[in-house]
Amino acid sequence: MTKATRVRFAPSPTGYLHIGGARTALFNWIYAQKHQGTFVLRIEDTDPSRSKREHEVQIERDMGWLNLDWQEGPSVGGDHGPYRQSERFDRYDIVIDRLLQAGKAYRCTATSEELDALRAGQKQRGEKMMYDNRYRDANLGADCGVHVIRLKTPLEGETVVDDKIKGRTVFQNQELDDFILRRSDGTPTYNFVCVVDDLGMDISLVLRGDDHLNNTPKQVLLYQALGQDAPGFAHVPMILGDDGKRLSKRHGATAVGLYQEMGILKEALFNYLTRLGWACGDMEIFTPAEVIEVFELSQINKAGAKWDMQKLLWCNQQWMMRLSLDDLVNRARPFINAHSDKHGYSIPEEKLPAAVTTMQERAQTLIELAEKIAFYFVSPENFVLDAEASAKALQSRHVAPLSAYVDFLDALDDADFNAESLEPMSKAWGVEYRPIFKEATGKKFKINQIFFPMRIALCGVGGGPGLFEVMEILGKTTSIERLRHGIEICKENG
RNA sequence: GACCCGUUCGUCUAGUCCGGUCCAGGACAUCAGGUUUUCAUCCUGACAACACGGGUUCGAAUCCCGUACGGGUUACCA
Repeated sequence: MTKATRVRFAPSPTGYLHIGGARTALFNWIYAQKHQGTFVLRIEDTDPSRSKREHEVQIERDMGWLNLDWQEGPSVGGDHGPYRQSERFDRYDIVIDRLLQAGKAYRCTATSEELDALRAGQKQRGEKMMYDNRYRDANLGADCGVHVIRLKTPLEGETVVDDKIKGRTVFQNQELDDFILRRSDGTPTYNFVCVVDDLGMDISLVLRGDDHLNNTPKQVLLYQALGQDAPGFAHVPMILGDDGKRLSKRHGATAVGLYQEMGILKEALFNYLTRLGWACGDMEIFTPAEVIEVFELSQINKAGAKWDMQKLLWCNQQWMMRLSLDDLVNRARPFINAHSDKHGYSIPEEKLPAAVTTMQERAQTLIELAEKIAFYFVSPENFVLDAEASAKALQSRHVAPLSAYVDFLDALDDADFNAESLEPMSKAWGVEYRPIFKEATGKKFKINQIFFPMRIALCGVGGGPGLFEVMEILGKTTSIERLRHGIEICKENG
């Protein structure tokens, strides 16, 4: 009988959820889904000075945003709790006592200063820096005063970690020292609680960042001392900055929440984070369900991967294009509202979907989308024309045809003021206007000649959606207003 | 320093376990074309990599050894 699949994500609440952590959580989640297992969230808050409840809340919020749902954890409960290590201290003490009684652990009264001096000396002599076992066989009793508890590890032999990602890794036991299980202030250390909890929570696979690979043999030794089988291990590589160093704040945004604020879709972040360091053939854009289908731990790359913002943005754009209009509007709404509040304009609800449609495949983030639809709605005094484009495109030779076109628009029925009618009617007007233009200037006229000036006058910039769509959304009054304003600039520009 | 892990286009990667179909495939980025009234999307094409050196072999990106470089760990942090 094989053990039930149980995996865990065990962040320490010392800050926001880092995208590296998010990726580890994500692989755990995928693995749990794939094997119909249980995903446990455990909070590693044994260091009270650095752990904050607000960080825990933030981490849960960010995981929730990414839809990485867990079945057991501090806020949802479960029958392997409690799920905060700070609430499990009594358990740790019981295990310590057991190890002490079995002679597998011992008390050590060496002070930090003493050990610093020891290491300094070792370093100077070019020796390996590690605990020298000075109290290993001293058999100190509980009355020895201030002390730490250390694990009595084997002096020779080797410890093998059969990692599901990195492969078989062998450590010489003489490289491993008698590490501390419980500090002199009575609090337990990471390597100790990690093992006790993974055991207590019936974890079948420890899937974590590869910065823990070197901790693993120590933990394996502890499982052995406790007479228990170790779970499986899989260490995923780190995410790197563009300089090849571990990704950190100086490389840019590392908090999951920041990407949400940037207007990155959760689907895109999930997609990109998964694809970074993992591949399945040519799959680039995929849903969680599609990944679960084909996911293999062994396909995770062994080497670290550099964070590539460009590709994330591309991925985001792909996801934005795939969203239904309703969905996109709803997701963009907070960003759109923030932008309109900040710049003091309002958006008629009935025009919003049409405006968003025109920018759906022209924006890489929700923020960019909000910025790009603003021109439809800003008031005349806030509507600014790109200086360079208007200087170039709005010239006096456009005054006559533009004016004639505006007159034509002005005479149009409101019912015809939509892209579908405007386009053929405008083109027909262009044909009618041809002889008039020829007579006045002796030159040929094609309506295309005024498209670009119109675009600048209507949109303020040289790119954007189809002109007739733009006019439909702007409405007759605003369209004419902006075109007339454009004509004035044509005159000024000479 | 010691130990552990790693190294295929600028970046993410396929291929490596089971050597030949790989003068190395895809994607992002870049550049050039096409489509489009413009931009974006989309399509076509170009550029561009097996870290290095030895071996094993008829044949190596793939197996072995070494070197270089990068990362991680070396705490009474996690």
